Amino acid sequence: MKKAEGTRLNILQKAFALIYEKGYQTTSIDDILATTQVTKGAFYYHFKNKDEMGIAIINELLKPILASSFIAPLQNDKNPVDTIYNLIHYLLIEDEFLQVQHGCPVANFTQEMASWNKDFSHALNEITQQWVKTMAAVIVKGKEKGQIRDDINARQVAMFVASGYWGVRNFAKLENDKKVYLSYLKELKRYLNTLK
Amino acid sequence: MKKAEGTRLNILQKAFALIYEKGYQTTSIDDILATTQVTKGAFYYHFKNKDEMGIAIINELLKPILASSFIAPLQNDKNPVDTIYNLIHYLLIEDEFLQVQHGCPVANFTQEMASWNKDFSHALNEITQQWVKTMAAVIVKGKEKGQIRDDINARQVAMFVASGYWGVRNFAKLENDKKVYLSYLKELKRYLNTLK
DNA sequence: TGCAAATAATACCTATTAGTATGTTTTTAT
DNA sequence: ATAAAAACATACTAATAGGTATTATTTGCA
Repeated sequence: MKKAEGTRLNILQKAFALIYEKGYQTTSIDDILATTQVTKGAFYYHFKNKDEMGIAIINELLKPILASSFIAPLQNDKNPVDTIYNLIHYLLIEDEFLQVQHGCPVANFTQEMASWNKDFSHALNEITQQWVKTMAAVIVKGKEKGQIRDDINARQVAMFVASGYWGVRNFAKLENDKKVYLSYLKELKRYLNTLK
Repeated sequence: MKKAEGTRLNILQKAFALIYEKGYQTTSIDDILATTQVTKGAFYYHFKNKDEMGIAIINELLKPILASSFIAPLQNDKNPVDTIYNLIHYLLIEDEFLQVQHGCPVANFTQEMASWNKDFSHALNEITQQWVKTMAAVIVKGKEKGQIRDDINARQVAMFVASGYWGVRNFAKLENDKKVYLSYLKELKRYLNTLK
């Protein structure tokens, strides 16, 4: 990796961490410069403006994270119920990047930016839809294998699960307590079993 | 109502509308002054600072809204499944204040403020817990009446439903389309029926 | 090696931010 | 009616925001 690309990536990563903690609007360029030890000249060499950096974070960091942590675990051949439950369990309990007090980065970005920056909402919608789509595909496969009832609407279930995930992240953020997750997971398991 | 209380309320209401649209951090005092036609002197006579106004919005506006729109509809004697479904349907489809492109004000506030202002998160948690608690009570009642299965954990279900509600609000915000709600509601109905 | 292009550093600018100081007008109570 | 208190108005401040202009330093390559 060239040195220049290193600074670019450094900016993206540190900025992402800051934004995940503090929110996009309240993370200033100067904040980012302070934690990256990068100067303003370097920053604006790599990014036209703050929003362009935000989009880059979504496309170059969030997208891969989603692919590896949210989507890849769905690609196995167990039954959908276990696969989906295990994924959500992993995301809520085990994943060491996602912090209870900061919620879900994708949801945070959405809440903050969706209604007034089309580039942001477009990029976010893209990665979200991919998650839902993959989850739906898993369920369809399960239907074919007879692991899931015929009358189940796969996409509808996927959306329902994804919504619950986002919501419980917000809930736990409010209480700043992982216990909320345990309660949620129990009900999720019960719910998923009704798909059989 | 005294005139002074009128200006105070005016500030709270207009500020709330602005914050619901644009977010708390990005709504400046000057924004609020411009839309209320109130001067800075008047503003700071009524509120010590911006955050105190934020807390006042939560306690004096959000709380009553929650009580009337989220909690009161739960106080009837139909069965929990219909009661809860109708509530969520009302909130997502019929309520004319909540806008699809702006999500849920409580969730917005939570996402933006919870992790770095304890007063905010405390006030928000209070109203949220009240909603969940009431929903749980409805389910408990249903269990007693034999409308809900015995092995159902009332609080767990209430949390699950509330999470889904918050999550789907965020989802629809991203797509800026109420269609998402319809899909969600179908699955919610199916889920709620598994409680019987 | 040298020089052009890529990368980075510094100093600055204007707008906006939350908040204050100080004054003026309204209300209220007597 | 009047004085005191409540309510509001105006002008300001210091800090911070995102962004730019200009200059300096590296880097790749002929």
